[in-house]
Amino acid sequence: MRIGSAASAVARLQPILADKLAAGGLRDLFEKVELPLTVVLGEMEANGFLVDTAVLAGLAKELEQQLAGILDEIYRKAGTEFNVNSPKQLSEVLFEKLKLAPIRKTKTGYSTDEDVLTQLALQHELPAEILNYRSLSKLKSTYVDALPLLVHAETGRLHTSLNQTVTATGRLSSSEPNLQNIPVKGEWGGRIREAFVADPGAVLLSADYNQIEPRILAHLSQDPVLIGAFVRGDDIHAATAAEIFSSPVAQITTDMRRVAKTVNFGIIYGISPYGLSAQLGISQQEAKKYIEAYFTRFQGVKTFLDRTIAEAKQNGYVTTMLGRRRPIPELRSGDPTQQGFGQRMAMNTPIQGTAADVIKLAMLAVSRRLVAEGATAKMILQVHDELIFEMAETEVERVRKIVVEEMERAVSLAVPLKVDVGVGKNWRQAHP
DNA sequence: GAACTCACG
DNA sequence: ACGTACGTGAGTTCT
Repeated sequence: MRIGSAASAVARLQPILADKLAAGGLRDLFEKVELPLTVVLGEMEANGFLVDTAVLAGLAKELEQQLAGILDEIYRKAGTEFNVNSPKQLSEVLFEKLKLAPIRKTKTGYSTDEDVLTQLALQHELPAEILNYRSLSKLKSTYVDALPLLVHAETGRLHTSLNQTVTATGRLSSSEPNLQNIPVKGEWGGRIREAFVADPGAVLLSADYNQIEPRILAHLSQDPVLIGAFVRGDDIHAATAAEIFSSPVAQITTDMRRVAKTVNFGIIYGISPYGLSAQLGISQQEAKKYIEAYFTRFQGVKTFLDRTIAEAKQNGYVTTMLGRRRPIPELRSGDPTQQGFGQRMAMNTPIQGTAADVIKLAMLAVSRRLVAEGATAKMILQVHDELIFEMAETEVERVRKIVVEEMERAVSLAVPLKVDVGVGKNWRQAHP
């Protein structure tokens, strides 16, 4: 791509108007967003993410020791030695040797996943040790041991592939290595993120959209109650709890907020009494009551989701704000299970896909502003609702302003878009 | 290569 | 009676 002429400099400063794009449909989506974004993605891949392999090497030693100790304890509690990484062998120990009651079946046997082991932990000491072993083993094999092997010999950095033609919703995916699933939870997650660093003299800046999917739901549905909550700047889960439980926000407990947060996630995933009941560990009858209470208060959301499913059935596809389409043939299936799949896809895709549209527009806008203003900051990663940049410490404040401004005004919705920013020498510190 | 599990948003 | 929360990528085991 040739750059630098006066004409192209002006062209790069033309904002992309989302409403115009939406009217233009698929061709504009491709020509105005996806094609130019390939250039930005190529730059990000080339920029790469610096990883301090000495930090990872230290973690590997610590984890090795921890795992050895846990393994001893597992063998003691099981009364036998076996391959803990083998669900088949673990299943024999739990359900045959120890006679614990199976919770759920898989295609080939009894499930031993996290949910199952958490329930079994109420009856025996072994499952909790297995869970502990599994979580640390996952971090060691997938991240601490694997990532250093992918550091590029010449740049000394990790260069992921940012794929734009993989997902069904319009999100990016990241592979070889996947840098969109780097651990964040818990002590060890934080310590792994400390290995993702800025160059000496530089810092990382992370900017993420606050509650982008519920905000997009508010916009797409035009629900006045949901819009009101975001316009006032309310805590959305507490506000949802207040509606569901018909109670003042001041009287919302931690537990009520937790339920409301799960309901909000459920709505975005394509709600069903079964799914919500499994997630909250309650009966389907109780889950159904929460869903009914939600839709009584947020009638605009109910109408929107019903209309989205009906249109999807009629058209054979759903669309995002910028006109991206996802075919949903499952909706015309005779199989009720397949129809259920189709309904949840129909509810989720416009929300998840519009969020993907928004951050893509933001990436183009930020990229253009950084060039236009002569900033040397580099965009190095996108994690669905988060953008990560690396820059000289001297230009942090200027870049922070540009990034927040361009992300928040990437599109104009019925509710404000809010961006949180963090800065630091490593990804843990920079995470807002 | 399928199955299972689990890391992220 | 039964069952799946949405979207991904990768490591390990086993066929």
